[in-house]
Amino acid sequence: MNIELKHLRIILAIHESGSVQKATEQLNMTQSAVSHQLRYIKDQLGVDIFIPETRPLKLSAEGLELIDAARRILPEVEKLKSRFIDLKSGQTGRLFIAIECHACFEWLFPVLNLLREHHSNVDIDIKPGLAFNAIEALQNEEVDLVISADPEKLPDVKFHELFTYAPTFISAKDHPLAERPYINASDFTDQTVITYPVPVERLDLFNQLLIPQGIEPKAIRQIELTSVILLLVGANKGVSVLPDWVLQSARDTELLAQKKLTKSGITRKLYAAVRTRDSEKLYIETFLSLSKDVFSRLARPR
Amino acid sequence: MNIELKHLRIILAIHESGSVQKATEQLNMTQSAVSHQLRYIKDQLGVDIFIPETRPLKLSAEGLELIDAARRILPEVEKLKSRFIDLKSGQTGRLFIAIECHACFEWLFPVLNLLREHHSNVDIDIKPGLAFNAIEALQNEEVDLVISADPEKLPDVKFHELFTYAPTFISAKDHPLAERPYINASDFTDQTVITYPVPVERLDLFNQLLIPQGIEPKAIRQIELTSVILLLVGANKGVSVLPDWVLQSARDTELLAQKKLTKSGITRKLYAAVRTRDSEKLYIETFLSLSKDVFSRLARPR
DNA sequence: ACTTTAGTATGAATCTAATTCATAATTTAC
DNA sequence: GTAAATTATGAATTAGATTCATACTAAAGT
Repeated sequence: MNIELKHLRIILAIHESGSVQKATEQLNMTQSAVSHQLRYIKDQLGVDIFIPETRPLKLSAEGLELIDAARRILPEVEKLKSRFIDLKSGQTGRLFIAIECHACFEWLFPVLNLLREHHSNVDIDIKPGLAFNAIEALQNEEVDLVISADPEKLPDVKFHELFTYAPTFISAKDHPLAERPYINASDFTDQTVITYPVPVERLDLFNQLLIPQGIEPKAIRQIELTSVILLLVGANKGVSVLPDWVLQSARDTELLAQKKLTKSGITRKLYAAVRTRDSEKLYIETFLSLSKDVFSRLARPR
Repeated sequence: MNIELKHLRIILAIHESGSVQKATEQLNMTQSAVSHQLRYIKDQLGVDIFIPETRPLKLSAEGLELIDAARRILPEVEKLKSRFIDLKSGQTGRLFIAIECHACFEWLFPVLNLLREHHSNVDIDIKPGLAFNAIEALQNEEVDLVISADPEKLPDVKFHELFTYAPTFISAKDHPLAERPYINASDFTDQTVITYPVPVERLDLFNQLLIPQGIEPKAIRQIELTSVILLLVGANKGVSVLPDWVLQSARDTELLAQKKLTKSGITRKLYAAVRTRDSEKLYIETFLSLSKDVFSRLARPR
């Protein structure tokens, strides 16, 4: 037994319009085509859908059951269709975000809150725990956007530049290194470094400076919260390296000395990586512009 | 945008089996046919259902939406199918009954109660108010069975004989007519006749005897309940004519005299009229045999 | 890195199903 | 009973789906 949606649509159109004749317009079919289809439906179901020998056709008891079913099923399908129309236009969709940059929570939360206001139909979420192979997760559609500082040349992934920042050294004001004009890699050999609790190779300080020069600090202490890191550094429990915009937006930085890394300073860029074919989606574009807005407000020294 | 159930089935099969390859068996299609269909679906929806360049194919975020929809819609369709399989086999269906014979409630209720036990999936109901054009209502599928004493030769309606009965005269034992061996039409000219509240042409007494002979009784009094008719006749408030089986099954008939109508007696037959193409349905056949059972038990003098 | 294997895509040919056109058959209304 | 309206049917046509053969490509193995 084969029933297709087209059959339900035909039966429903006939019932609601009152006759095959009238239904033909609504269905964009000739009377003959409808008639042939009715015969097919009848054969498939094995029962008379219409009372024979009545004109215009009238539904039989069994036919009314079909109408019931059609009225349950067809709206579901229409819902599905309009869902896909929305999906295609970027009115709606899914935005699962992976972040490789721990400090980024600072500006990401405000961005997402604003984004939710603009696109209430988009399913927005941050997916933790897969920061390591984030780009792969992006390709697998496990996530839809990755915040990353390491752009790659990939055919199916596009890296949108968000903004530039400088990883900046901080210590207590009375710390010996606070006197220096800038900090070198070798200065860390006898320091305790306070970092976010992520693998060191994902930290700017290490992948940009210490690892290339083969230098290890005396100790590493991992702390989750930015404000706690600032507190501990202020209390001379160690030194740290944080993006400049974190320091500019944070309170309680009076006790801290800020120094650039290396004589020329290190600068990095943050990117939002999305799948190429998602690039034009409305909510992706909104995300990008909101991110730049929020960041520029955040980075403005108070 | 055209989506058909077959497309949902294909996507679901691929997702649940894990690859196009495996889905082909389940779908009874070649790999090539599935691939062509996937291309069609993608074109219709306008978005990638699968993550490109993965093998085996993996659903994209959009594809997962399709799965959700398929899991909502397809079971509904399966339900519809099995409903029609049941309808065809007579496992389930609708049995709306019109009765032209008022006294028939006496045996119809027990029959319907038994029928409900045998066929709990059949929608059983008595449709009042259309007893007049009952056969027409049967042809229009407003009802599915008519209890009638007037069979007609129709191509689409079949009259199944249920049983024979004799419309029988009753009066109080001390009524003058109680002495007679039988009752003639002319005997009614000076009598008050107690009947059910239906048009007289639908009563055996009138359509079989009085109307053909052009005789009218002195008065007609209409009473709904059989037991009340018996009571009033016993109290000499009038005479009546009821089917013999009503009298045989009723209590409190000691005060009544029963007489046949005319010297040779009048006998009539009750029929169950159903649409010819419903004749073989299981629950129709059950109805017929239950009716005969119940009637023979009811008509057995106690 | 190269080869093999498994999975998917594609084009042309074939087959199936749907549609049309013309016309017949019925029913309903007058 | 006749005319008008509606549905059914058959043959021809058209569109759509499927197959076969083969090319392509990602993933797995060496």
